[in-house]
Amino acid sequence: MQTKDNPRAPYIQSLDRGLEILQLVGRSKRSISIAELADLLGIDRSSAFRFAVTLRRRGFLSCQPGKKDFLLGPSMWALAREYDWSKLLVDIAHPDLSLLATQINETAHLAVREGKSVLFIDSAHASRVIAAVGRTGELHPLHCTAHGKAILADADEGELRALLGLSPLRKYTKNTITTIGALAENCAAIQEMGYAIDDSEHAEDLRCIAAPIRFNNHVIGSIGISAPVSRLPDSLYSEYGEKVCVIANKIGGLLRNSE
Amino acid sequence: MQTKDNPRAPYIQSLDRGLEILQLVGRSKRSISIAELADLLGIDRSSAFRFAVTLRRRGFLSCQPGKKDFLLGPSMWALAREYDWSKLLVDIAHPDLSLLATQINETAHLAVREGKSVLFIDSAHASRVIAAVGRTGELHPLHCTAHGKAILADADEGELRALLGLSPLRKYTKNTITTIGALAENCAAIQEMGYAIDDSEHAEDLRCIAAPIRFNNHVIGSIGISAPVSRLPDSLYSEYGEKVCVIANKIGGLLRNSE
DNA sequence: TCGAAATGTTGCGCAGTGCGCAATTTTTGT
DNA sequence: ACAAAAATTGCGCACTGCGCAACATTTCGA
Repeated sequence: MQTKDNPRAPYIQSLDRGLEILQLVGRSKRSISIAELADLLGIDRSSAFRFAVTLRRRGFLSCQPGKKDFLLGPSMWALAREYDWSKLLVDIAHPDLSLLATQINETAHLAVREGKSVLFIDSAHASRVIAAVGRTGELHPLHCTAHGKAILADADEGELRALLGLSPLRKYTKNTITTIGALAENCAAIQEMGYAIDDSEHAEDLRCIAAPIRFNNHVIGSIGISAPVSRLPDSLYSEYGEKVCVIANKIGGLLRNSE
Repeated sequence: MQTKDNPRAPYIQSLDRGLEILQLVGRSKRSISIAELADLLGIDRSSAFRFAVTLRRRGFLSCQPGKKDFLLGPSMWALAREYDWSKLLVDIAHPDLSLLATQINETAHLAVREGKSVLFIDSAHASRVIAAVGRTGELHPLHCTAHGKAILADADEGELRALLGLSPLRKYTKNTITTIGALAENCAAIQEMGYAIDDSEHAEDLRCIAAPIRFNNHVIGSIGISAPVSRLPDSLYSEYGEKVCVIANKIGGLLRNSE
């Protein structure tokens, strides 16, 4: 009943394989055939077939009309939509959010993407209660906030255009990035550094530093801090950026274990 | 390997049970314990335990810190987020969307909820090309469009308040519903009739009729038609409403089979 | 248009796996 | 602190899921 390596882990092989299929199909943008599944899992075609049938019966996989290969199905969608995901992330991340706020002695925020915006789902305030911006529940633009750019970090220019391209990027301040090209460059830099900076790009006299929270190599949210320019000079970028990254990675790790 | 009833359906029992668990956990708002799972599935505690462990290993279930009971996990979230759901629905629904447009000879739209808005993801135009409102990709308010209200149909007053309550309902026209209470009543009526009506509640001289698309008893989107008041008098409400409902239910059925 | 190769689907039988039972450990409630 | 409930582990049998091989269907190239 268990794998070779750990005789003490009582897990169910066929369920595990089914879940692996879901993840494989979910990650590849294109649809996957039975034969490919069999190859990827190293199992027989007939087995792959039976797995696929089972997953489709429950609506976790579906086929495009007329085709035989598989995409994620509506059950996945229905479950994920109904669920209060923010709650999960908030539950797991809140202690570290507070930690970050006290470490740096500024306001810290937790955010996720919602459509074409950033949604702030939690915050923690340091004793210094000028209690700034970005209250929980607010929506802000993606292209000119540290959280937004952190969430976009892994997107290439094409994906950015698909997501934001319909309307031109609105200019909020003189620092706002207004072209997709420039935003793509910025994202590349964020990937390199690990954190995103908003230097008064959304509101005057407000700087933020945020880092993407990753799970299974996908960005699922961001965490960061905000402060007026006077308290967040350039010279502190790398120190604070490091701290934010560490916390973001820690939260990613907690999601993995999530126990 | 198969259930009692159909010896010809080659499905995998333990995967199926695992998926059933995901759906059970996903639908109940609160977290579920091992004991409850065992009860709900009619299996032994030890089995339920092994299922839960397997699901958690892959991140499809998670526990709140310190607790032992289960919520949907981050894998579910990550998969669903990455995926291009609109595409699935558009693929499946487009033929019927066109059908609806030609049947009624007006513009038809397909929409899903995105956060606190309605997102139009597809449309079909009749020959009569005054090609109205609601282009694909646009966001509109939930509380004053037929699509929005159809999507909210199953929500009770508490849920509406949780979703919309932070800011007051904006008044677009003299017909706009502006209180949560009135909206809840309207939703109840929609549930009863099966379709929602927007009588110039969002834009003057524009009426829409839309019906919720359901999957597993959850509203996942809406389909409907739009036309100027002159071409959509009260007397046609029930006839068109019926037609829209029929198509919406048909799409729901296609999602079930989705082949 | 046809035939060959690839893919999808079904039947079958064995071995490995998942199941329930029962014992042990941990948690909860009073 | 004790009892009751829940979680976790061990164990062995039966049944399930697996690969194999046959069959059906689709794809593709000439």
